[in-house]
Amino acid sequence: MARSRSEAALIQVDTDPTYKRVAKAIEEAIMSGRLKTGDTLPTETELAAQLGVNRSTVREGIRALENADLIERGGAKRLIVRVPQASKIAWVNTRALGLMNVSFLDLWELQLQVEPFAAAVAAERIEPELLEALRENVARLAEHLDDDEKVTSNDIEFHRLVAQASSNAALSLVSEPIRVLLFSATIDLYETVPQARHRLLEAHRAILAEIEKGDSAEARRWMARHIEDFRRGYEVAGYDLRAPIPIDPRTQDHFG
Amino acid sequence: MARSRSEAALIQVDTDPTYKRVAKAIEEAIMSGRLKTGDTLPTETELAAQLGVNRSTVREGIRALENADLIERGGAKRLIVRVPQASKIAWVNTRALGLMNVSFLDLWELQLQVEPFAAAVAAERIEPELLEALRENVARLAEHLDDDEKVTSNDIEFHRLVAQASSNAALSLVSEPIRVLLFSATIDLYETVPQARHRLLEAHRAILAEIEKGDSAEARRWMARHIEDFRRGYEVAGYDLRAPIPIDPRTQDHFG
DNA sequence: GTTGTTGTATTGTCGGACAATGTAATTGTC
DNA sequence: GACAATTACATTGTCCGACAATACAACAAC
Repeated sequence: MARSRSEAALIQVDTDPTYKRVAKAIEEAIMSGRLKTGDTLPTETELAAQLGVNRSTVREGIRALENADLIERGGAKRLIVRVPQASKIAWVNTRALGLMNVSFLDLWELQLQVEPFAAAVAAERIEPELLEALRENVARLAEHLDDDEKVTSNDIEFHRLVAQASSNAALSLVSEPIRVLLFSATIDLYETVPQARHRLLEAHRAILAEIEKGDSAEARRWMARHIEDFRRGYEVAGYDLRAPIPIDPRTQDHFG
Repeated sequence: MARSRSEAALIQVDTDPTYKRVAKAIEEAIMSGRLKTGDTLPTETELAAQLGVNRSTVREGIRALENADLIERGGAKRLIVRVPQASKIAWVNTRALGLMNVSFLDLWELQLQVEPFAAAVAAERIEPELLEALRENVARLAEHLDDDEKVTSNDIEFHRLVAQASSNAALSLVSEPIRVLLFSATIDLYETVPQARHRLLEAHRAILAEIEKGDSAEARRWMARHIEDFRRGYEVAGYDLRAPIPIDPRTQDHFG
């Protein structure tokens, strides 16, 4: 080990292909703050000239950053630097988790840590607009309680709003993929366990009430109960808790 | 709203540029399972022919997926499908969180939920190899207690190993960016608060001991204490808890 | 069984081209 | 002078063709 390192350590050759180095160069400029959010990058031709490479190569480099949502084609067509959209990043995570074959149990036990915490913090910090959005969400859920698809997307939105209400961007980012994967694995749960709809509505109502009151401890408790109940529903429906969560094609619809 | 939708709904034209559609096509094939992990994709020329586009366009599409770590240039040069490496995905998150200007407090309070849980589960599920790795890690920390850089990277590794020991890929993925951002924001903490090193070592030893014993509750308690202590150190060092975490250029070194 | 050699396939990079489209400048009109 | 229509220009998205570098495979030599 020590031997092989000292041999290889003659020089640390940068063997990356050019397009990757282009991407890194731009990324570095953004991360270091030389390029700030909203700044426009030079045109592809200029970039090519500056970096001394061909335009095609620049383009390939750009694609990578575009995918990470670090840059965007603005209203014009110039490239502008942007702060990554949470939903876009969350999708990267969702996809990765899906391919990693995580089980329901893995996600669920993690959710049991995160969501009650989100509810507790939300009860302390929620802003009026988000509270209003939560109220609307619960009202809508009550209306469409027989439309499975809508129940699921409503459910996701409820929890997303709670996370947002915590005013903690990291919490939002981290909880989103878990949520989406878990919930979209249960789209057809309501056919098997119809009464689950009502328990869902009840729980959301209770959580909302506690958040409105600003009772952090009770909000947390209700949310924990809600998540635990969710697992019971999953079991009752006859799913295998330890099987890898299947990645439903519709999953991506829950973003953006 | 209703009006504009019905007008636009004549046809749902896919307005995405071709390279994006190429990326989506491949991604879809992977997600749907038509392409499995380890499968090799056709060559660029073949792909271009199959999809009816130019090779340059295919390349641009590939770059996006490459960045998301869904595909890789294999030992040869053929493209092979792979399950995304946690570290690669974690870096995407770290970068995003860094640009979102999350504060120490945001990250810390989240960590306080996740890490103790990880320790608790680790105490129940840890495998011999990981236990051994943990022991080594603590031993190394004791050796290099005066090398700030090493202390930090050792610290990160310790917590990473605990997360891995939980055998929950989702937990690893979620905790990694938080960890890296937090800890790398404290590289020069040890100069200001030298005694922190010893408390760190003490804590790691205690956590390791409880994990070895398989005492889940105690492991959790010690970890929680450790994280809380971490915050105190940060405060004592005079950092602003609510300021956005600065993205240290060296941060990326803590991956891979 | 290692070490070269040769041949082939594929990628990485390049240069140039052009249509589509958005931006800016110019003109025309009141 | 302000505002609308038109024109000219710049930039992107896509395509084509070309070539050196390199990884792989098969085979030869030691």
